Amino acid sequence: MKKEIAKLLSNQIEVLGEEEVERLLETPPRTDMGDYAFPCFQLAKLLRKSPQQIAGELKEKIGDEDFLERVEIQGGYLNFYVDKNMFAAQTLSRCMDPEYGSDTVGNGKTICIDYSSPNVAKNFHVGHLRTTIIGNSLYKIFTKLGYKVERINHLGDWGTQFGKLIVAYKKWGNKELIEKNGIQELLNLYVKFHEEAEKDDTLNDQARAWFTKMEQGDPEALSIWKWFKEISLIEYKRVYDMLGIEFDSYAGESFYSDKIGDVVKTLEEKGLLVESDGARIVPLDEYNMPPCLIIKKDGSTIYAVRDLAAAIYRKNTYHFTKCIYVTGQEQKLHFAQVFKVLELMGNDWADQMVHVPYGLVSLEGMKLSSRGGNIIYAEDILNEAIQKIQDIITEKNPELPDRDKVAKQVGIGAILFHDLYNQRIKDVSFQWENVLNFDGETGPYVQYTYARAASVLRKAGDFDVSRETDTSVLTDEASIALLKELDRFPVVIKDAAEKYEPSFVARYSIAVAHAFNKFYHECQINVEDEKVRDARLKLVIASKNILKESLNLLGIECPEQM
RNA sequence: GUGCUCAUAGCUCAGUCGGAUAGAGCAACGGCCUUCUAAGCCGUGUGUCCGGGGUUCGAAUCCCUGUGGGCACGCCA
Repeated sequence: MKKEIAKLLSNQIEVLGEEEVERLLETPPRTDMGDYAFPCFQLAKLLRKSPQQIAGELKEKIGDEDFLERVEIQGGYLNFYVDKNMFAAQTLSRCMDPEYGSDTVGNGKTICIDYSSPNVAKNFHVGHLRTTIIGNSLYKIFTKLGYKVERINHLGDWGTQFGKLIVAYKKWGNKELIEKNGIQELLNLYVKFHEEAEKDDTLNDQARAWFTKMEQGDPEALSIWKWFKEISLIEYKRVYDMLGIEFDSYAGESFYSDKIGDVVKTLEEKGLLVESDGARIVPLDEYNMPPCLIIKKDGSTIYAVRDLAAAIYRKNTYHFTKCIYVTGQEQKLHFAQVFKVLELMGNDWADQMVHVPYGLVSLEGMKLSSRGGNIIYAEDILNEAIQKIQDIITEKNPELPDRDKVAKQVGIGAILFHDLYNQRIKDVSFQWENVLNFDGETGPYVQYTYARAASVLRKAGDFDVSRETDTSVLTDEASIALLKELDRFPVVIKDAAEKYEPSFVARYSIAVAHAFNKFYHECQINVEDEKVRDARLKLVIASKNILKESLNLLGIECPEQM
């Protein structure tokens, strides 16, 4: 309807095109001011007339339209009141389509998303949760828009850290303990290494030497490395299973170790590599950035060159139109450097690389640190949330069938939602009482609303969706407000994709849930009058569809009862 | 020091490529379950939108500048 109004207006305004008019059209702050508003201030300047005068003239020229109830002039605005009946019918029928919100913009295009990507041999903590959850949601959002998405878990399974672990294992390690305690024991070794290295710096040299051996294919080094990696993956997969998250590729850093030679060769051929303090770098001062380190002075590689190799490999393998990296904002400079080097290497697709950063997770003001023990593990929060939901079920709905499954869906949903609710870039200070508060604008609130809708439909019994609906009974304020929310869905998805912001979808799901709850409270649904009942039931179905779809885009499941 | 980023109610945050009286949730207090799930709905109060300039008919929003927090700045990833 916005489009139609824009068309109507632009036919009468010579100086503005239809698209420009549509962009100017806004939603008034209050419903009594109409459904759409056109501000005439800019035109006033162009046409040298007062805004009120322009609004008046436009109103005259437009005349009557059957999709418009009326048009009013308020201040310098021309306010449009759409025909509610027609709007309700239109919106309702769109929401019945399971493809509502989908798009074809992504058809035939591939997007790579690099997310989660934990560092092997370190526990999966709240920090990793963010990249994992945001990346997963972006995957769902872009898939909805028609893109083929490659989900890539770029495991941090290569680098000097393994040299450190090997040194530590050989000096103080215990095979049985590692097999018994998994990552926790590897972490102990890692911590021990750093304690000892404080006193004895030669340990760091030994670590680098072991990593160099790994890069040269030393069998002993590689077999320990492989073992550590397997132990780590067991824990990661357990977390991914809980979250319902999958990947198309686990090609981590080690996967590119044999593809680095070509990168270095190209850099040499292009004359980009410069020797500096024994290391080899690509200077970037021309672009106002510190140099990008490629090869360390001991000849071993560093993560930047592995990222270069990975990007090139992905381009050749997946032919992406976009390659997204979801990582903490502290890596901003790193990716800016890598993307710049890709460009300098002559890759005309370098502008398809996108870094999607998120804010730092801290713990009560302290930086997270596996070494310092200042850490909360992902599994612990998830289990804690599930337990809390179990308690709430016991209190509010002890008869609930499938309670274990529901507790899991709701507990995990709460954590996911909490992580996706605010803009990515905001730093988060992890606080148990906030994370475990399920009142108000939370995942459980949206899920509860969904379950309510499901319950209404169960009570209503058989209902024929295809039956003709008299939408004139949906013109009360609560129903219209709900329909307006449902109407926004496709725009919300596009905005979220454009800005790489799952929070837009999370906020939207709250808005729909709130509008639904108000409607539910004010309008009895299962009533005697069949006309009213039919129309309201349809609105319930539409709302339920959109709630489910919204949460699905966040990676959250919807129980039918809770 | 340089660069990036953030600053809105007591707390956590929204605020649509500048638009009408700046909004939610939490916390506090009060009202609503013999009618479809009260994990809900409704009501009450709070603001130098960090300070200072500028652009504009109009600025929380854009530009400049100052302050405060976070992060990054070569041999970790």
